[in-house]
Amino acid sequence: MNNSNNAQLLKGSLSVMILRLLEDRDRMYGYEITQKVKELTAGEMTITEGALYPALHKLEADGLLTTETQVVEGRARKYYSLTKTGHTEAASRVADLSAFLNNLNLVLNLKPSV
Amino acid sequence: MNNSNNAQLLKGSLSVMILRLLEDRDRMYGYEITQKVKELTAGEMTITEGALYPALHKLEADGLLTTETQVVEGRARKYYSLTKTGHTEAASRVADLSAFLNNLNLVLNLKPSV
DNA sequence: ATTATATACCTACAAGTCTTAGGTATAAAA
DNA sequence: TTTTATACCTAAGACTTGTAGGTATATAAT
Repeated sequence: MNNSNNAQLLKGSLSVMILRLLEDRDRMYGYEITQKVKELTAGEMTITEGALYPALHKLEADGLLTTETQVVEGRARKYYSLTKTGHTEAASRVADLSAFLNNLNLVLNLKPSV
Repeated sequence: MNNSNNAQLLKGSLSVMILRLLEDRDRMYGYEITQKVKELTAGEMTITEGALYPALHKLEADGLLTTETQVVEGRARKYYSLTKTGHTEAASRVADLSAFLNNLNLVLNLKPSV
């Protein structure tokens, strides 16, 4: 993941982003996630595949995601969905990240239009 | 750095926090930074010394900070200040982090009071 | 016909940041 | 005398990510 020129700025947020995206959608496949993030941020944030796929595999190994592979237009897609545990964990991790961001803002004390 | 139970959530923000704190203050020493962050976040965010001191040393090595040691009440304090380059870099990195946080919020699409 | 681009998955290695877990030392409070 | 607060430091390992590759199909451009 990177934000224009600033590589590896905030680590640890990718898996939360994945979980959050899946809270609002039944299922997504890897490539779709990269495109959705690009779309949501007007091209400013890019999820690299070298970060995304290991992250997805870890979430699956941890029991938060399940997969089903499907061939669409001659290409295999691997769809990921939240498990029941995944739903619980997603809510928890999003809340943690949100709390962290609030604290970060308190420390940064940014002026309104920075 | 940690946010209550959530260890190593966001990496890469510590050095920006340090630079931002020093933008508003002539100088600070390490221990003071840990206490200031604790104070600003009502005890919710803790900067660990194992993260802080290496971060300070790196910022100094990169020419963004200068130091002057002073003995106060029998104990040595190492005060850090922004160099001229440090001031420029601080503004730049804070802007980058701010942009990243905006994009992160777009992806997380959090409801107002989460 | 061939090449480039978009789609779609994957992994290995290195870089970098942080936590954990120590260490040293002084001053003040219990 | 021990604990707590103050004040600095480092080493080892865990973890996440970027870089840089790899494979393969479909479509568009040359």
